[in-house]
Amino acid sequence: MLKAMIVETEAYTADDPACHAFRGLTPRTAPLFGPTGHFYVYFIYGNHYCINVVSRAVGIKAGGVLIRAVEPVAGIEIMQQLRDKTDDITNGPGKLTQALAINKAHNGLEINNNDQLWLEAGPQIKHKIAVSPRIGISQGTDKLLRFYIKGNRFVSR
DNA sequence: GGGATGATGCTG
DNA sequence: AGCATCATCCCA
Repeated sequence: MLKAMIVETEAYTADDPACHAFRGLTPRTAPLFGPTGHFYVYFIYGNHYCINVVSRAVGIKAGGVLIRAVEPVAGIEIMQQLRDKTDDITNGPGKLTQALAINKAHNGLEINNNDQLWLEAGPQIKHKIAVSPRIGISQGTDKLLRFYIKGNRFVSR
């Protein structure tokens, strides 16, 4: 059983040019337009999977939250095997999906209605949540929509 | 059918 | 700083 705590996220909304849903509904982005509380997993750069939680405010037609980094909690050795290294195994969106064996098979699943991948409430966060521009995008770079636990060493660099 | 691009990560 | 690598999308 692999278990990890989310320590870094980014928000993407339908009116945001950096969001996959910005250019409208396509087969790939369909989950972003669907009901909230589902996973949106996509393949990028010919190598990596990234995972989002479909999540948006009332009245917003599509959007999600990208999970950018997690802190390993249980099954760390398995994660290291999946990553084929011991350090820096979950501090990035493509790294954490590899460490947690997340792939296209999880796309569209409900976040709490299957035995493959789900979310649980975490511990009370005692650290401050820091805010910054998002990483790796070419548009919408001015928006402060990246959130991470300040001081947590598993946050991406 | 072809070309451009990408919410990245590894190597040098 | 460069590049691997391919699914997806837009245009022709």
